[in-house]
Amino acid sequence: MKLATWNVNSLKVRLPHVLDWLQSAAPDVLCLQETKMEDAVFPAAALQEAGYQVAFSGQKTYNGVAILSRQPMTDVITALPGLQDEQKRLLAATIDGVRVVCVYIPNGQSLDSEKYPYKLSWLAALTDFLRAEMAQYPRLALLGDYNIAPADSDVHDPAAWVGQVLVSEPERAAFTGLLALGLKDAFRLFEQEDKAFSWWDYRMNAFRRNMGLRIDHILLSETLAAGCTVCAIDKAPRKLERPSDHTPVWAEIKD
DNA sequence: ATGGCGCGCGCAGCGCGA
Repeated sequence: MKLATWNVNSLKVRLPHVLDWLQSAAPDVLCLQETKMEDAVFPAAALQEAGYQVAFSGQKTYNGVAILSRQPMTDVITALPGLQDEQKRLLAATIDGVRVVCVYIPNGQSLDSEKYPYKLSWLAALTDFLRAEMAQYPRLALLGDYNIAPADSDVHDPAAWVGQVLVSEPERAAFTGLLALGLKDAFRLFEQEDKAFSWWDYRMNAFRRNMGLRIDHILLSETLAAGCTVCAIDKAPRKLERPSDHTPVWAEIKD
């Protein structure tokens, strides 16, 4: 099973890139974030024609998540239990016995923003949710835009990022808290090149200069991690015209 | 690494992302 995640920064703009990538990369499951569209205008037909079933939870302008899957999805959940939140940031579905959880974790904006405690509360609620889900589903994958660079090796210039959102100690502690549930960072199960990132700012030629962050992740329960044969970042879509600022991350799990 | 880009909204220029 090939699982992937991609923050597309508007599915309306990026639909051609998504369709191309489904064709070339042929994932079994693709989790999308920042679809930025209401459910009424979700391009379900085009994706179904490409061979994928769709689940989605969106809103106007901001946020929005979707799961595209070759196989049927059951037990779909579109909100975090126990969190008062009108923002569409979570979608979970069971696919071939795998519990797939797609997340767009809040950015936090800055350490002194009111969005920062919202981010930490959201992470706490996610952790509680996953603890319960993992008890029910030993085969669980958490994919998405975490808006957390877990270690300095995930940051192009760690010194420049000290004290910034995405790298702060409480955020990294929340990420470690997810690992403490028994989840494994699929990317770090394998030897990887240095300076491997999943996001680059649109400004300052950041992609060309590889000034990026690794903030899009695939965490796997131990059962899935044991069967994971590869995890990689596909930089190709970031080189296209009008790219998303994020690029896909994918992992393959043998049966 | 903070103005600098790209998106949505809506028709000017701002909020937001990371």
